[in-house]
Amino acid sequence: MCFALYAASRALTDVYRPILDEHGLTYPQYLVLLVLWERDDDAPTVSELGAALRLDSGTLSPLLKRLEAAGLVVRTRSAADERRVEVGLTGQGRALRERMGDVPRRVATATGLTEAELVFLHGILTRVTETIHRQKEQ
Amino acid sequence: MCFALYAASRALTDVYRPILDEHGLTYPQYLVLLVLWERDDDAPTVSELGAALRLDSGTLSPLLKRLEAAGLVVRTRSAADERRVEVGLTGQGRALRERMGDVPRRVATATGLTEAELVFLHGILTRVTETIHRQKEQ
DNA sequence: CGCAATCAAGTTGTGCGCAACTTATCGGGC
DNA sequence: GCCCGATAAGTTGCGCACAACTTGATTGCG
Repeated sequence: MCFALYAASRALTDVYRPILDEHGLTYPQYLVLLVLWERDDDAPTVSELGAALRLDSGTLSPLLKRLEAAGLVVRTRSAADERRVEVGLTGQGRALRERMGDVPRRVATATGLTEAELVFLHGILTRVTETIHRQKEQ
Repeated sequence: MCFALYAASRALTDVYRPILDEHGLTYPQYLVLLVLWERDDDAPTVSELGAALRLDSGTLSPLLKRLEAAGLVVRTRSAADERRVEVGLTGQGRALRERMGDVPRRVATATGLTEAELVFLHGILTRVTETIHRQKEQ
């Protein structure tokens, strides 16, 4: 089962790769943008992004630097708390949202699963993830 | 669904990490050993290992070097075809098999899923992986 | 036979993912 | 007001993954 999960995860990023490559993005970078698009004009901090994606600053800091260099994102020190860095979208970052609107459907098609199977799989995987993380916090 | 798969895969390696760490292994290294244990006194080539795990030589070459440095594996140029390198187990590598016999059960428990759910999940994930790879070859 | 195309493994470079550590800021107790 | 523990982000180091390339061996076609 465990190898199946590992293999499926890598196979899926194989599907994403050529699609995201059209926009010069990697899969983790795309995930960050998905979070930002959802919370537009909210500008989460690096920690909040990390909580949403379960990634730490060691992964996010360089990734966000690359997104900033690509002109999709801006990082600004919070005025209220100088420790925090807020991550906001640029106009270019917002514009990308529409151009990538069809990505989820293209990927879903490539999996060859039915809508019902996708929903079921989502449920069971989310449950596994949460079970594991709940155990870790104890 | 896609983030769920990505997150679940990483959560599962979080479960493996402390367990494998007791033996000084990483998860991909453990997967290589699983293949070798299954095919004992067969000594697959690097390519055959790659086909089994869907990893290329760029990933496997340095990984196998580390397993060799740990004394678990030996790499030998094939006499019949000097291009090939056969990967065999050392005595120490074989001995590790027994000591790690309980690993799968410990991990399965940590997922919090029932036996039936694990079987079902395995089936659906394997199908996704194969669907994706079949499409790529066309 | 000779040589061009193919193939196996390894190398290089980039980007995660995570542990361990560093730096700078913040907040609470005295 | 000051210090001490906690917190946020960043840095360093290591091990995958994967693309692109290199090196050396092999195969097959003329």
